[in-house]
Amino acid sequence: MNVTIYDVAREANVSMATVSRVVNGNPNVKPATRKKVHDAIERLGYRPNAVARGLASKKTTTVGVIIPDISSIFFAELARGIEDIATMYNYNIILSNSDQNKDKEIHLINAMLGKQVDGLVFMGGKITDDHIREFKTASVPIALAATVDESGETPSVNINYEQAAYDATELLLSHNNEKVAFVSGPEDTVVNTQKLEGYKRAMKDQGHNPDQWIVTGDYSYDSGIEAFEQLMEMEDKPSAVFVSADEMALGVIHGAQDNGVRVPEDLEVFGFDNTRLATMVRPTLSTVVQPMYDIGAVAMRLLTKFMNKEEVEDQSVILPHRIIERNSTQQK
Amino acid sequence: MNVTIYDVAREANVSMATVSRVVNGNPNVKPATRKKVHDAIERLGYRPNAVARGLASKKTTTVGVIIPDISSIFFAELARGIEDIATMYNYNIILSNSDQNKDKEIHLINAMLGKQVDGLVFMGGKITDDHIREFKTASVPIALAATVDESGETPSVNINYEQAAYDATELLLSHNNEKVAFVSGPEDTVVNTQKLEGYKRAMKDQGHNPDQWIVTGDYSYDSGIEAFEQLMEMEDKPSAVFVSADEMALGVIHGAQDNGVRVPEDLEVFGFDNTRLATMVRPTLSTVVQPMYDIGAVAMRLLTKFMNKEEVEDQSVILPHRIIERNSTQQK
DNA sequence: GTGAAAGCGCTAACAC
DNA sequence: GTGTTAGCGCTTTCAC
Repeated sequence: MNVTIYDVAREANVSMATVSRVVNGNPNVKPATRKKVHDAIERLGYRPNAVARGLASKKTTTVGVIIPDISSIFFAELARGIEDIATMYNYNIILSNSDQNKDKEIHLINAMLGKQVDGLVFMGGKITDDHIREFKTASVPIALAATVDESGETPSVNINYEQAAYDATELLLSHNNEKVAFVSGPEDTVVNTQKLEGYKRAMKDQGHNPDQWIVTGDYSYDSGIEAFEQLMEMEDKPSAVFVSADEMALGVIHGAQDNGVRVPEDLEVFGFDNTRLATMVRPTLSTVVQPMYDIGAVAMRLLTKFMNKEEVEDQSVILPHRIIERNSTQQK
Repeated sequence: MNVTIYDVAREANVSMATVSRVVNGNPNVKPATRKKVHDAIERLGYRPNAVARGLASKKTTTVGVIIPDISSIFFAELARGIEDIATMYNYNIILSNSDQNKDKEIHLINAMLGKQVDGLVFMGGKITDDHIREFKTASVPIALAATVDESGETPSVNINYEQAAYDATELLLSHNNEKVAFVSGPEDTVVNTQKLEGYKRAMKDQGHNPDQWIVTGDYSYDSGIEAFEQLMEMEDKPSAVFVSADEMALGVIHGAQDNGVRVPEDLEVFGFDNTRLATMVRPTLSTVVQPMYDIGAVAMRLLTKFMNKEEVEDQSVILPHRIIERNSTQQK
């Protein structure tokens, strides 16, 4: 049997309420008895049972984190931001992978609520009405990270994907490229749709056909290679390509190089995210900086505010993005 | 207020014991009353409170996972293996980053035990006596993943790092390289020490000086670039280099290329791990295959066996490794 | 096949 | 400043 608060109370000759007080740092305890209790705790090797505490206090100091895939370089960075801030505020994290599968997502939300998490950070592709319904029954706060809820009902932290894609496309266009292609991600996520819209808006603003040079990948390196091949099969080949994720952009670069196409001389390549990969390729990748770690950190911070019932000015946080030019695009 | 088992019992006109039985799939319930209960659960939207259940049953169906850094491509892959198997066996995971800091590690172990995890998967650099002491007081099983306990007391899943490093070095040596360098990781971890020993043994076996071409990095890409520079400052320059991690190996490759040194013609480069990075570079990286996902998965599986008090034949699992030759080494 | 009741280890009034 | 006590929402004997 493990040692309980009652054992400590007996050992220290006080009541369990007093032990509870010193364990929880309640100031209303005489220093002398505080010491007695601490000594008893030390002697017995007492370790408070967080489950019992959770049942009695209705707070578990743990938050649920639903993530598409922790082995993705992108989400892992987000997760690190979330976990760091959680630790800072004394929360632990229950982490589960959803693979962006809606049924799994709904199931995970319920499993975590069953475990009485104090809050939830959710990352996913598309927030449906079913998600919203689950969130509403939750009775604990939720924050979305790098995930947009079009209804705007759920607190979230993002960048402006549409504008970021616009900026990237416009930069490519400003390099005298007439034909700028876009390698899209899976088409069923809101983030991707927004990127696509930003690309199209930039193309239209400069009087170009926005629909001619679009191919679709799945964010993977290999799909970048395939995307490059599709681009080269076009009769009217693009001279620049904006790729919706860095890893996929590396695939495009290597696909080009493997086929004797020089980057950036023959083809300019632009990425998205600024993962660590962007500097781990030659030429180094020009890309949109999305602050993954910060998005995770801010989302968790936002969640702590809700959990503490603090005032929150704006529940839809948009973090700034920026462009970083490296060597996969022409120097101006 | 949330709906409790008691509410369901009243709604269904049965006792809470019966509700508990149907919720837990106990067969000793008449189908008719089972249905009554299910209906009531549905009607009320009852969701069992796992915290209360945990307190009563002394099992939380959650396991703790202590990981150096979830944003590392290597550990993220391990974590995914752990989580997948955990899910398969109906466990959730509490995940925390330790940054390989001993105090944090010890603190996390205690925090997780306080949360009454049913078991613990630990990843770290060095298992000290202090760690072992914590593990012993745990009263729940522990499994190490990609982490070696030299005392052999703690169940673990690894590959044979010494032999893997030997194999890689020997392969380089077989390519008529007289001077094979080694880029070590931080020197205070057991895994790194074993790699170093494997390298030295292979060098000695072929009659070469095992101490002349060793430089130290920190597994990062940038430290790979630095390592290359150190190598080039040597008066007796190596013609091949075995790098103890893929990401660092990419740094070496790019360091070489940035300085006009051709890989593999002028310098052969060999990595370790076979992370996804190995194919995301030109030339593609020859490397030692360490099955990260499997190590995580097997460690978690091992832990489930201990948690179920199943028989375990061998508590120190060594998974096979292999060599994969790509284009950063000479074809034979 | 079902119910009653005693905990699980703690927190949080409330009393003194 | 400290003790008493009633829960928190379940599981688990033990009866019947």
